[in-house]
Amino acid sequence: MPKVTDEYREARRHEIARAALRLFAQKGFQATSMSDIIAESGLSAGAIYGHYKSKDELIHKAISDIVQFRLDAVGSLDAAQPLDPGQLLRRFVSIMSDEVGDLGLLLQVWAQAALDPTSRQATDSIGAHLRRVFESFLADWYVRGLGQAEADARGDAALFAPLYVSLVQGYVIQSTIFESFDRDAYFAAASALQPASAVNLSR
Amino acid sequence: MPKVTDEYREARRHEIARAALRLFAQKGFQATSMSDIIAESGLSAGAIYGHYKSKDELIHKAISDIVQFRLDAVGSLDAAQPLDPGQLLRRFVSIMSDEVGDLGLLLQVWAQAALDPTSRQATDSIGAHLRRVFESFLADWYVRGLGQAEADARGDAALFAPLYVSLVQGYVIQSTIFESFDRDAYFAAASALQPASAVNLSR
DNA sequence: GTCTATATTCGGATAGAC
DNA sequence: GTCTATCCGAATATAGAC
Repeated sequence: MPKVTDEYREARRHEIARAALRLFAQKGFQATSMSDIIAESGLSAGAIYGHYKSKDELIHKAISDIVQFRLDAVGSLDAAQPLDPGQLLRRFVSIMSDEVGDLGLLLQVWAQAALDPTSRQATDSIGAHLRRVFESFLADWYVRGLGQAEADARGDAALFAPLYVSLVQGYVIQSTIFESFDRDAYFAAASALQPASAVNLSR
Repeated sequence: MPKVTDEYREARRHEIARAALRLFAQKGFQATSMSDIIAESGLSAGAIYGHYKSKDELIHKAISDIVQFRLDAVGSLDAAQPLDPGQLLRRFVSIMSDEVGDLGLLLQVWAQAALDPTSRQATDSIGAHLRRVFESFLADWYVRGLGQAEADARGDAALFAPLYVSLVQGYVIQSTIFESFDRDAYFAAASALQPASAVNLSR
């Protein structure tokens, strides 16, 4: 019996969160007022507060939705053939853009995570997940793409994964706030960047 | 005659901005109230507003101070011997930490830059500067460290500089919001990462 | 220039009808 | 569940004395 209403409630909550996210991307979390969200959603104060007991709860829901988007983006990468790191980056960023919408949102989320432990926990878990995914893709590439030995590949992948996470984060920052950012050159450079140990030091 | 008072005024403005920066790092720009700043600075409302006509002006001054810190950090890198990219990164981040204090501030600044064109202009200019500095250090390393030809080195340096900017930005993000971030491993990985063209393709 | 006190606006949240 | 109307606290900025 409560089945239908629960689904309805959840859909409504999500709808409100989507409206809020559009505003958060434009104005940031704090500068977005509840009145803004009320106007954007087309609902009323009472309706919003019927679904969220405070603005903070709404912010946290919004952030957890973004984290979910990013997890979906990670998940929808398929590993059919080994991807070189630049290709991997390009595909991941592209899917992530589709899921998140405005990548500038992530800058708001990171800033929030620096301030608020609850948000930090959410972003921390996606960070760890992302690192593991890069590890597994990189290991695959080092073995099947570069012909490295399995054990070396795993070690290198674990070492370099945090750098590739940085390349994603840097892409997000630079594409959002640097006017003259050249996306294609960025991915081309990432493709040309290789671990020295894979080339010189594999023993 | 106005000389002394001008210096005094500027010192006072800076002092207020420093107090504000401590709070901005803890609470972000918006969530920091003028009352907070008044308390932190030990001054009064009247005193603050005697030096800044609005909170926005104070925020912009604070951001421009941070940009200045970062420019100083870049400037104090000396180029006596060529530095491998990992070392370069380590030294730059270390100096930047000293100058800026809390690196978490940069997350606030980037979030602000995504929202506000005035702040974006400031961060854009430091970004461009940082990219040029990395270019020149990388070119030096490719030539003197790896023995590349001058022209190739310049080309590679221009290509890869944005990636190293990302490695700085990623370091800032991950060290701020990922609990388990391993700084030493990060720099070690950066040292081991080399352009493929420098090793394989130099023609 | 700096202080205390205060005016005024604004934003988050609630009450009660439907 | 949703709406309208409203309360209350907070935050920015100013006034005026010193």
